[in-house]
Amino acid sequence: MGVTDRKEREKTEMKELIRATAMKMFLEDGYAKTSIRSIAEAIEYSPGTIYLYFKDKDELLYEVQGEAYGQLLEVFKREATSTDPLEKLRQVGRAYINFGLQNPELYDLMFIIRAPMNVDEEIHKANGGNCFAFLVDCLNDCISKNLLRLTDLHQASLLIWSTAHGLVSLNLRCRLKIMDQPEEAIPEILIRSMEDYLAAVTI
Amino acid sequence: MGVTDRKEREKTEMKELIRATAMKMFLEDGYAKTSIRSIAEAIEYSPGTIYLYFKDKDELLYEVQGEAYGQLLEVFKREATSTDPLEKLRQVGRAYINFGLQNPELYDLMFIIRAPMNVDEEIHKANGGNCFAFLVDCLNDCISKNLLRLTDLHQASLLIWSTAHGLVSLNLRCRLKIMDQPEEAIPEILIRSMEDYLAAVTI
DNA sequence: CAAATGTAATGAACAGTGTTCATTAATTGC
DNA sequence: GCAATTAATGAACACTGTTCATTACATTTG
Repeated sequence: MGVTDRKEREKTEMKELIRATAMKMFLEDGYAKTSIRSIAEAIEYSPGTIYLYFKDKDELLYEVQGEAYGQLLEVFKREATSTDPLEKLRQVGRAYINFGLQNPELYDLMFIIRAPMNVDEEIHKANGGNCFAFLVDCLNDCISKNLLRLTDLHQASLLIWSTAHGLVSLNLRCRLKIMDQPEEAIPEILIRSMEDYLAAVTI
Repeated sequence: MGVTDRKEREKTEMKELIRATAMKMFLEDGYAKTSIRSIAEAIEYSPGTIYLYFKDKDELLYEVQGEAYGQLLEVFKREATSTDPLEKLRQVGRAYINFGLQNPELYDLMFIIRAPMNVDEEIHKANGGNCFAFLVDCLNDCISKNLLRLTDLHQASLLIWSTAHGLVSLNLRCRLKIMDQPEEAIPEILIRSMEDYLAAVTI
């Protein structure tokens, strides 16, 4: 049945077109400022069409989230390559913070936005799982070799993630303005803070 | 001029009524889900009236933020009373995390929401400044007595705030679901993580 | 080929949102 | 009592996500 094959293909192509367009627009303008109508206009279809391929705007967010997690994992694999466990951990930290600073809207929809995972947590576990696993692996090396002042693997993972996320998200939400630091100095401050933190918990 | 006095009084009373109602509704339903119309309905006035007292919804947020920061500062003063600098620091950490867990919507509008301070940073500096100053003071005691593995006061303040904020905000946004922990165990995990963190940076 | 079927796309409509502003109501000063 | 000032209104505007009866098209059947 060549016809049903083609139809299937067209369907996935259409879904892909919507997903890619949404990704681009979310990245440029943010999730909240991107409307279904504007996505529809961008692909030259009517608003209703999008609902034939995605249940709602949240489902579009899941998709983009999945891809964003994939990108972050790629960055980890590319940037954190040292064979020294501690240096690798530092590289992960740097990579995470730089990713957040360079892709604010993407970071926002991955880690700050409210929308999803209240409902469907399985999707989120699958999406974010690999990135978190990368950190856990990395930390496992450090802890098993007794290089850190932290002994519980999962607690340590949580802590390091929280610190990095705290630095990035407080900055993205402009909450660091209460410290009088010039805008352009902030990236360096965040990176250096993270490194000082890792140094402090290193034996 | 008794008349102008009374008018002035009525005006501030009205403003206070709106502020207090908004505060209550933000706290219960969150900032996003509370509409100007619903606030107006609650105080039995028309929507337009609110704009005679507040420039826009953001300005209402500033007000509530100010009060929320005040509340957090009160909690700090009440909970962090130890004369031992390190114990006092631990108390601040516990208080901060508990505040976030017990007042999720308030915490949200203080530290996670997007809206304001992109424009007006002075207000925010005044609002959050006192809370941050409390932490800085506390840390200054620790660092000047050489009790911590962190030497730069502002860097240390940033780090500890970021860690606490990371823990709370990742939890409020359900991002900790990728760690398979039962819902009810999380408060304890966050508190214990914070304490382990402080222990790790203590000499 | 023509008619019938199935399906993909539409866009108006619904119930919301923040915000504005001409109109109305009430109060105050003379 | 009347004019002037001020306060409150609520309809209107331009949006939002979402639904659904209707239309247009492609495919299958007779």
